[in-house]
Amino acid sequence: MKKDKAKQPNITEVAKAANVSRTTVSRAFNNPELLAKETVQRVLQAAENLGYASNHAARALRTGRFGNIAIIVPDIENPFFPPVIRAAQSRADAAGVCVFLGDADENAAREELLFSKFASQVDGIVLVSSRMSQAQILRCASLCPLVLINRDIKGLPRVLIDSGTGIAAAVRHLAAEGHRHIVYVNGPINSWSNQQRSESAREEAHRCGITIDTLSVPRPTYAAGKHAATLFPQGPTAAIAFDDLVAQGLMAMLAEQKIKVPAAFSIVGCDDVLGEYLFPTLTTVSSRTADAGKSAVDLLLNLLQEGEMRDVRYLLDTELILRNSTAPRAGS
Amino acid sequence: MKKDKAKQPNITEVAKAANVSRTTVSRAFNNPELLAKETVQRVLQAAENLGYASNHAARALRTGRFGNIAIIVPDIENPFFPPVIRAAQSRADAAGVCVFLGDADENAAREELLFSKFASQVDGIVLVSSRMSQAQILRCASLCPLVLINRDIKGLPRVLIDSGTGIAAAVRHLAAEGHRHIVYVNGPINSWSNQQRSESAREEAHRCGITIDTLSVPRPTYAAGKHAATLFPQGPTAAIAFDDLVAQGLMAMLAEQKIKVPAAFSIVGCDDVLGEYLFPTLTTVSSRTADAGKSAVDLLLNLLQEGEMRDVRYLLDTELILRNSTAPRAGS
DNA sequence: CTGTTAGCGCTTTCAG
DNA sequence: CTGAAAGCGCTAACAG
Repeated sequence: MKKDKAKQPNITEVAKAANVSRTTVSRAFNNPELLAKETVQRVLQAAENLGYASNHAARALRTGRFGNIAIIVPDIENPFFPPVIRAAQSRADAAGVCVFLGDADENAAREELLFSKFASQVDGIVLVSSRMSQAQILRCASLCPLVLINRDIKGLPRVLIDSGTGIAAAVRHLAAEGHRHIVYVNGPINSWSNQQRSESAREEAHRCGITIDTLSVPRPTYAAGKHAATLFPQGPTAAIAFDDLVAQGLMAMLAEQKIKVPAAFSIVGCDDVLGEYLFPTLTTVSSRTADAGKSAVDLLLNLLQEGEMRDVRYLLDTELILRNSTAPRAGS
Repeated sequence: MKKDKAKQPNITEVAKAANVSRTTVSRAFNNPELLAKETVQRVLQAAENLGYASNHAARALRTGRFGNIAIIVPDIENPFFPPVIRAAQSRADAAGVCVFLGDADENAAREELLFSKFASQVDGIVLVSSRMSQAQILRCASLCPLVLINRDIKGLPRVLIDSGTGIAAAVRHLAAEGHRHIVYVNGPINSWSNQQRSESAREEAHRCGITIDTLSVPRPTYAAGKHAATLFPQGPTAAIAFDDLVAQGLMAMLAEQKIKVPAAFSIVGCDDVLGEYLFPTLTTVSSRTADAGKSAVDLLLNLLQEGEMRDVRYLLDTELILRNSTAPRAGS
């Protein structure tokens, strides 16, 4: 039925149609200011008529630049990443750049493989929450310009979402609501994000003069959150979770235990990935995921333009989003 | 600090290192069976030493094939799509093909633009739940081979998730649980998916001899679901929602109205995007999103191999996933 | 302002 | 089994 891809007209045919040389056609698109206005018009018209579209491969071969970038994430299905991807894609698109997507499946080896496959056909790569070792990342960096998101390696350009500011605000909020004893439920112990969050929570609790306990779960999941809720020590009247998924797990278990949120217990999440879709809606820390994606692509494109990858460290602070899972301490 | 992308070694340097011609190097990678085993070994070794990676652009220019495909979705942040993308990417990756991602932002014009940008640098494109008109899609199809997901256009290869089978199973399940009167909450009226679902629900309800009402919401969102719950007629003891998001909205509103799910009212969702993350967990219809992504890429790759796009219509049926939002009718 | 020429890195006949 | 030569479509000197 349908035939194969129709052969696209090339620069030579456009040149013939417009009665100019191939160079002129090329210039009409890339350096129109070097040409007579009238000529540019004629060429563009001819191209339009023939349905001409420049051949990316040939251009890339000639110029050494691809007009493409790639973004690699650990797991597209983790709701944290789609907003990053979306913003990155949109930003790249605005700059006329196409985006390859790689899903590393939470696997460092696969991630490195993807990177090297992309490296030969893009100008730069955005690595989001990379699971690779620092050594692997440095190896990658020597292969192709890259920008990191949520990974702090000196010497490489990186965009970091500092959830610390938002978590601190959460602690202050709970203190103001009369809570004197709270608990922080850790995420992956060696993740940069969790370090920011737990430290921030601890420091701010001290500053507010309230007690803080911590609890660890192996992976930041809904199930882990449910489990964590069974481990709560006696005393706390509020909890801050590493992320929204864990927070949701906590809420589910409290519901099973007939402990009312927020009347009897307050919960704060982080990353704002579950939006308002819980009942009660979740007080959480904004994660600026879209900003991170946008900034990373901007940074990458700028650095590529300048022709050198500098040691840039771009910190995005966060804020507390008040919803209905927090309330004054019962009887306070 | 970091320099620009290091210049990759090319085929000529490998040839020199291995003491063979460039042709031989090329063959060592693409047609090793034409060469002496020993030669292949030597070339591969030399390539390895130099860190050689073939230049995609040059290959594409020469062969006319890119080794890339693109996938375009209306909105990456809609949880329906990430599993499709993930499966597609994984499948393509296994075939050594890289994947461009386009987010059309629910906008047909943007979608067509993305398509034409991709068309010049990929071998084929997967269009998921396209928002374009049939005319637009046909125009696209003449530009570049494509496979549709959840769009039924005769003459184009397409993969369709038939949620009808799962919805029918849901109706039978509710009937078996003693419900005599149910309601179906519509999604977008002119969407192929909603047509499948509503028809299926109606037919199966008749077959089971139970009453079914329908209700419409403008867009399938959480908010719309909450609103819909306020519009329930008297009588029904169970509802089937167009998708999980709407179902979640229904549950939230019922919770506010102190109507217990599932004890007093049963809810069924569709698409299984919220997994087990609700309380109570949601009985829903599986959506085979991953299968759809995988099948679409398989189909695309096969058709490209054959060199012609045939009229293929691939239907994926679905099933009911029993969780905790459905129960026997109170007092039945 | 416009054209001529050369060549990016690769694969593919065609000859050995 | 291996090599020489040509050329994919484009852009970037270099001349006019």
